Amino acid sequence: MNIVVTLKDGKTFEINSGATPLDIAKQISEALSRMAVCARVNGELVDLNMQITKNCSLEILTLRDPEGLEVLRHTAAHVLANAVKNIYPTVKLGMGPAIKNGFYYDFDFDTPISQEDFVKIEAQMQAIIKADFPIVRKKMTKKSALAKMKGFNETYKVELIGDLKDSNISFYEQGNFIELCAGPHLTSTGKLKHFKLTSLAGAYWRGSEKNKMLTRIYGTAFEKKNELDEYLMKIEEAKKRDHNKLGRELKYFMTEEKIGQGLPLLMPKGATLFNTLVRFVEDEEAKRGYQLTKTPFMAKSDLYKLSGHWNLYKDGMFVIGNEDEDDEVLALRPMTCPFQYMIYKNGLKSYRDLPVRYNETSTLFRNESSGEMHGLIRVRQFTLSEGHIICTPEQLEEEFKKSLDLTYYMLDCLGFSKDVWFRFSKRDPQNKDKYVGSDEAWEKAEGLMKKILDDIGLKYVEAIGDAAFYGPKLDIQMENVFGKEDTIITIQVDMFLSSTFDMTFVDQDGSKKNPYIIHRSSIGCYERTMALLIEKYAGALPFWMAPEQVRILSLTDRNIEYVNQIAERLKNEGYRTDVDVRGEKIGFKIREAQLEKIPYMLIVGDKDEDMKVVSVRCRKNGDIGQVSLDEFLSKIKKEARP
RNA sequence: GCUGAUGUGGCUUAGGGGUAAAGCACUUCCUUGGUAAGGAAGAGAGCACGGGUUCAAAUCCCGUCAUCAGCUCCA
Repeated sequence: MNIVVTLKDGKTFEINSGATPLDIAKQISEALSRMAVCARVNGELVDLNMQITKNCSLEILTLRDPEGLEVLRHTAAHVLANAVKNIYPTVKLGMGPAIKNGFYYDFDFDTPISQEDFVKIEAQMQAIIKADFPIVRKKMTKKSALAKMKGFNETYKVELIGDLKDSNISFYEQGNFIELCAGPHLTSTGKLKHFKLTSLAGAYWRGSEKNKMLTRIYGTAFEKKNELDEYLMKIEEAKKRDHNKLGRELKYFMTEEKIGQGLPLLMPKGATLFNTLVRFVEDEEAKRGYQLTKTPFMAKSDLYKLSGHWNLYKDGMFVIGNEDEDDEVLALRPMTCPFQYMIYKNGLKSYRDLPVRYNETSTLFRNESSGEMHGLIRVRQFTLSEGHIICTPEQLEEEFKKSLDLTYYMLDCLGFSKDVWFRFSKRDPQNKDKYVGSDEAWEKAEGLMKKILDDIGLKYVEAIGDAAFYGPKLDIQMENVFGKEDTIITIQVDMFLSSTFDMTFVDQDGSKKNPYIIHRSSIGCYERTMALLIEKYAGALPFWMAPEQVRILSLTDRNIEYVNQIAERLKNEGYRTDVDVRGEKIGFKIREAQLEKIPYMLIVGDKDEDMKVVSVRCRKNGDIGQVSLDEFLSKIKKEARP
């Protein structure tokens, strides 16, 4: 009894040197020892059977802890690799970590496998689980580790070990399978119980497209069977909200082979939603001191050469004309920045004129790679609520905060406030070719932005290498129904382009200075935002943005005139209204309106006409009774604008 | 761009070497019915496109295009 272990709650245990976290868990309670999956010793995750040799803090982690679940999934990845190796002995192993919602493992197969092979792989995994092999951590010198992996012809592992700085390398062994791994892991394969292989995909070795593409098998694992079932069910449910399916079914948009990839057509409902959002955004921005611009969809290549886009993104632009043949070369615009800069440069600016806030509902064109296009989320022609604020250095902080405030307001109106998170995107100092400007200037810009973010107490994650070439960004991120993350809104600080474009203002002392520029979006790209709205609301958009807000259904042909009168009144009041006076049964017409997710149905028959009322049906709560048209109007007025 | 999968009337799908089947939608007729599908009749595709194999291709092979998932990229 010479070692003191301190638990999270402050309790201490005295143990002999060499005791393991599992021993301690057993002392605490039998139940805990059964549930335990790994431990945290002095802040570091370790196996349950690691021997403790000095005083430390200790936390026993179970599958209820996020780290515990990760260990389970990481072990599942090893079991997967083990199973695949058993079935396909010549396969080469890549890497296999736990990820959000599951795990994956990358393999280099001699011959491609398909999802149909999952059945036998899962069966093999079950066999490994049933065998309940102990999982044992082993240490090796770098030299013997390399020799061992070379012996197995595991070329990817050899590469990984070669890059490791540590000379003492850890492996995990289970039965006939050994794997390079830092751990920790479950103590035996039998502890893994409920798992499922979910999908198959290609993935570049070490995430670089210059490398070979390996085969990635995705799977997931849970503590309990019902958790696994619930998760799989949730995925299926989420897919039903997929804007790419629902948006087409509900006739918001379509695509057409002859028109091309990444070029969706907004149908009347989609165009109506689009326009509703544009009007809302432009009105709100006008209130906040923005001036609207309308600039050309294309410009000579000279403009993009100056901005730096030509050099970095020429391949991603739609270019018209050929430089080699002395044509005038034009390109469709991939962004609005330099166009608005030219407007700024029209006329000498005083410090008294700043800040200048330009906004534009701006159609942009980017020649995305063929594999990137996705529904309305990633397209080749899109419309951005794009704006640039040109200000003095002193004004930057306040203008940044105002921009952020506007995006908060937009997120709130869309109902996205709780679905987003913030990403502070910085430069990758290892990859300076991708950026303009000096180190000092970057440090200044990033420092300034960090100060602003920290001042307002914004929670964010940092992303190295995700900055724009001209400055750091605050990206507002959101997931689609498949859990894929995308930037929905961005605010960027730019200290470089104003000098590139020779934009100046005359300061109080009479000298000419370069202003700072904030690049920002308020609601993001309209197409993408619409996609996320459709997914968020499963097509049942809030009243104010619903393309068709009210539909009036006639009960008999005798009521058609009354129906049209009501429709006329609603339209005059500014509501998007349609009528259904077909000779169908009312149940049938209601069903259709309900499936189209129209917020309100007004059902009108002889009784309503006699009493000069309408029977209101709400898509959510069903029949809500008879009211006068005035009453109905005052009710919907409250929902008419966010 | 890369890996894998998919492509059958407007939609959802069945079929699958011997010139296509169903439901919904659509059209017409009957029904004027009170809160999620009334009834009957009818029309509509040559199976994404191009090429090849074959006596014969929607079915097998190759290419292209498009769609989906993932990777990479995203000013």
